Amino acid sequence: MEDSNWTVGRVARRCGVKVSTLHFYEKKGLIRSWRNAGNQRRYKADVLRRISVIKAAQKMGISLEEIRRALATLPDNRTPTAGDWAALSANWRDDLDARIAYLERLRDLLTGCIGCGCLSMKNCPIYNENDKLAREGDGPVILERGAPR
Amino acid sequence: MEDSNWTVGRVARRCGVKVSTLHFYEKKGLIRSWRNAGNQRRYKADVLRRISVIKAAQKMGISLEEIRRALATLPDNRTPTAGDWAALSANWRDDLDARIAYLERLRDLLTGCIGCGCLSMKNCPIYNENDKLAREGDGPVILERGAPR
DNA sequence: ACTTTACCTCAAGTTAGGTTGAGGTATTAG
DNA sequence: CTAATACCTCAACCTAACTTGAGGTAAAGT
Repeated sequence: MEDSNWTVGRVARRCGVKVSTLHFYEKKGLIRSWRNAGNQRRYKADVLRRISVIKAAQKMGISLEEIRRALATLPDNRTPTAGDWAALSANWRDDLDARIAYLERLRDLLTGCIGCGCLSMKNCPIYNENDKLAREGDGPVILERGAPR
Repeated sequence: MEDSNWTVGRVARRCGVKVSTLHFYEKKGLIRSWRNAGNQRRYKADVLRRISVIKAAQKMGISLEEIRRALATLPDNRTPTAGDWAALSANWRDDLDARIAYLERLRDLLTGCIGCGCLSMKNCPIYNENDKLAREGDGPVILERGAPR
């Protein structure tokens, strides 16, 4: 099984995605391929990792466009090293930490507020715009500050 | 300011959403109104809490359809009590806990895997379908089990 | 050789969650 | 009383992330 022997169908089966998804990702600039003599796509083995990373990032709530930008920082000329991937994942880890923290805050508010009856009152942190999570900024914003994109 | 004096514009300003959003939510069965003599919408004050709850639930990653189903369990005949809302939020709290746990797992995998170089190998928990997070089920599934919907 | 399976492109369709705009009526402020 | 807002309906549009289908070519199995 040579490095260059990955057809679109094989990649799709291996990664659990549809062929159309791979076409789509390619059109969006998330993965790359070259063509064989008969105009069919062929992939390097590292496409598998790219796809795993795309999928993992999506589960974190990161958009394809952001993923594309992140993947674009990987080196063009050589196969990415462990260090390259580590740099990528470090960024996302911060993002994920923030997202988790946000959901935890929301969980505490949910426990404390929605059930307690304060939600319709001026001083409720979920309901009201002037709470500590949304101190600055104008207009009625509910829990916006620090929210995942 | 009577209980019945909430126009669509007032509700929109108060909740920080657009009038069109309120129309949309109504069409989707998330909120209700009645009409005055001139066919304009009028709301009971508890619509404010419903909208806050909708917004909070959305931040948790719950779809409008799920939110609709949850809100449908509230009593029809009377204004929901604190207890009614508490029951609702208890369900979502579990959901949120699961979601947070999932993201934490993902974070740990991210730290341990994407950067380490194992992602393309058979025994990597993110990459491979046979890991402890996806033990049962068929086909190549990456981190699906316990994933947020 | 021939038949099945895999691939190709490109356009159009899908779902969620809204937003925008046109054309017309109601309410409110001065 | 009149002008400025606010509201109404309905259809069309929007983004993200894909999927489906039509019409045609390539590669692989027997």
